[in-house]
Amino acid sequence: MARLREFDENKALDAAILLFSEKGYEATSLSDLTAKMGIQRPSIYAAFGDKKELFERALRKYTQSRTAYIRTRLANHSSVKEAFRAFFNSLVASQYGEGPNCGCFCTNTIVELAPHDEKFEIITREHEMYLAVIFQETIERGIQSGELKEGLNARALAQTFVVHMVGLNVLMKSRPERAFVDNSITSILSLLDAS
Amino acid sequence: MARLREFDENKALDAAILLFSEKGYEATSLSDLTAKMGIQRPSIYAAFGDKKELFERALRKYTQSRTAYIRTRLANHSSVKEAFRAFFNSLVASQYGEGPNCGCFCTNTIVELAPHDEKFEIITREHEMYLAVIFQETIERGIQSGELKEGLNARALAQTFVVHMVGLNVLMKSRPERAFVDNSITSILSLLDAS
DNA sequence: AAAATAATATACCATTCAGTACACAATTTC
DNA sequence: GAAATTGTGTACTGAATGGTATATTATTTT
Repeated sequence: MARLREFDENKALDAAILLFSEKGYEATSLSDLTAKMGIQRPSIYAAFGDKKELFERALRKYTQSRTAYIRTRLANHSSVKEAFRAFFNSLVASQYGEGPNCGCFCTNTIVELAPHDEKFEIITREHEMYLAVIFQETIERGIQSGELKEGLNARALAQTFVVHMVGLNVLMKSRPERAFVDNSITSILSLLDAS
Repeated sequence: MARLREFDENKALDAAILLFSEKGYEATSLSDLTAKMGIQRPSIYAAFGDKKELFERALRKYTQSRTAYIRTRLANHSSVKEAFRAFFNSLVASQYGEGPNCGCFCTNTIVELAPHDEKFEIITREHEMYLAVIFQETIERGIQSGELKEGLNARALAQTFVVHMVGLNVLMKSRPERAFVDNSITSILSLLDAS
């Protein structure tokens, strides 16, 4: 063997995730990437392949960590309704705080690339489907614990929550009044109280 | 005066709407535009200004016609619940049909431009807020007619519907199973039956 | 220490981009 | 009908793009 890689592949990918999340695929140039990732152009190509492959690597890393984060976040509350309330509220809080509102990398990718590239259609769909499963398991936990009524359709409700989450991710980029999104969250959570 | 304009400004804008809806702002080149709009480059600049101004013109035309369409679509049903059901179903049907799934031009613009350009943040937000008003008025019509219960929070419910609509517009681009979106629509409509 | 190997840095490539200068064509006013 | 005016078509510009060839530096194996 020979000279060792000088940059941290993980940190470089994290920088790429930030850039792609903020500007999307097309609007992020390789010059942007080399600047923020702290490595030169040929090193990017050697380590990750071309721009699309780097994007794919970044997206896969994002969806994996995002899934893990959401899973633990929902598991941290004994009350299922409180878990979802806290989850949606944190979603809102992170967007209305300081800093750039990048939204969700996966959601952004659905809009920009999924319709034109089957690979990203699949990656993004599978991520959202997986989140639906996590939501469903959480709701079923609430039913089994007695917190939620037996008659609830956990699957349909979980899918509704996914649609709502995606809608929030997007709509918040236009910075509506906070009450707007808060109201929608209250409404959606009330579905957990139905028969 | 002198020579008359040879192209139809409205049709040219409609072609631009289709292109920008399908590929977004960045990925749509002026060559794409001249090809589909059927006019030469200098004519575009003379009639609409630069690329961003053309995009803005196209977006404003889209939101206006979209607002009018949704307003009449909801007014066409005596039952408010049926009106919303038909509206959401048509949203789904248009995405799962043939042809390219462009989604909603305004929704796409929220993702691509709203976070980086205040003008488009405002245009898109005002469009969604206006749709919320239309939804709210429709729900209030249902309350007054006796179809819906007095205790409904028409405003909060309308805002929830807007978030859901945006979520559907985006999520459908990843082509989830039809049952997924259908379930979410059933769930969301059930909110109209609550106290 | 020498040779081999792999990562980095500089500089470059062809292509494409948004935008424009300029010449030509068509219409109106005088 | 001539002059003036405006739209159209061609061709071009400088800048930026994604990607790469090449030379150099650093590390490991022999």
